[in-house]
Amino acid sequence: MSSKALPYRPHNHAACVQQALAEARTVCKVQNARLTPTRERVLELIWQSHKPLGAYDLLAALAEDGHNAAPPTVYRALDFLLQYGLVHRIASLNAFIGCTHAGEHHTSVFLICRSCRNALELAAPSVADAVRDAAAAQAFTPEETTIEIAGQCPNCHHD
Amino acid sequence: MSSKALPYRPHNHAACVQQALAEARTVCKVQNARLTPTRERVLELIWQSHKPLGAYDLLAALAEDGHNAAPPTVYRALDFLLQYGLVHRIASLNAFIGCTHAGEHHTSVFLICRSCRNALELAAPSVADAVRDAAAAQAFTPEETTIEIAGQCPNCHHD
DNA sequence: CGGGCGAATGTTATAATGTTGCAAATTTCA
DNA sequence: TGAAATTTGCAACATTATAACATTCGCCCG
Repeated sequence: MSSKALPYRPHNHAACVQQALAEARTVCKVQNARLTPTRERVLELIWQSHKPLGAYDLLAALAEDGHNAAPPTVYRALDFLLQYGLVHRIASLNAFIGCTHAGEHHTSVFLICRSCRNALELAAPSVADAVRDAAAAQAFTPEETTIEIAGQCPNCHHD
Repeated sequence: MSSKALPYRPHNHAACVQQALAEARTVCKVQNARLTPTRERVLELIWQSHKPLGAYDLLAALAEDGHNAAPPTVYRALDFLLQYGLVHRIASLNAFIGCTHAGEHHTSVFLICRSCRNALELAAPSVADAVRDAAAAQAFTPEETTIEIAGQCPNCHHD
């Protein structure tokens, strides 16, 4: 087994996508949410790679499908997917990426490679704990946490 | 002495501003960087409060000065201030705030109140360590770290 | 079945944020 | 001083995101 995390090594990516879609269907079914064709297609497009995609990239991809969509179509689909925890927004890139822990509303850490642009989502409980403690020390009540680390992934550093 | 952090309690804010400007002048002098009038004015405007300000808010404030500036003026001043660690960009808000640890290139944590909009910058070494460890565990080399916690500050939670 | 209701989508326009490219002015320093 | 480099002015434009309103779709109830 390779020691590298999934985005950084070759893998059967179609399986990633299929698993993500399957999980999404489950999550939506359980919560009685409607994973409509547009929403599912947007999710599938986001999962085309492990690189965060911009809303207008998705729009362009939909256009290639022959789906002549306007921005609100994409943003509404993204809002839905965000709401059900199926994708994450990467604030530092104004972009979106599929969630690898769908369903759970956890604090994630993103490692974003500036060279290959792949992003890896980590659960990183120790980071979550440290953040919680730091906030508590200030009597601050966290509601949403954004942790994004830009740098070089193992494949890309040239030292 | 109050237990609340600075942004959350009344204080002589003019002193904050003056100290920030004085530190900025020192940092720039040491590094042979030119803190021009526009740059200094933008820094002063950012320090008008502990709330992150958008680039176009700054532009409007400059306009009130009679300085009829275009967007690049503000963005260039911000680029300069960012480069010398005098301000931070808050990615989740597309906004900018004065750095309270000017000069040091540290990993900060921002606690951003959704009610009053004040933001508190913490050094939080335990968070920085946890992030560093998480990245190292993936053989990832961090270059820039964004940690932003949105929530309710001690003044604003109504429980 | 079919009418009605709420959710979802389509459509147009516009707002908010950020950048490019080039010319003019200013500063620096030999 | 005078040439080079930095800074600013300015116009246009690119990118990201939202508002407002009309239309269609899915579903439930009668």
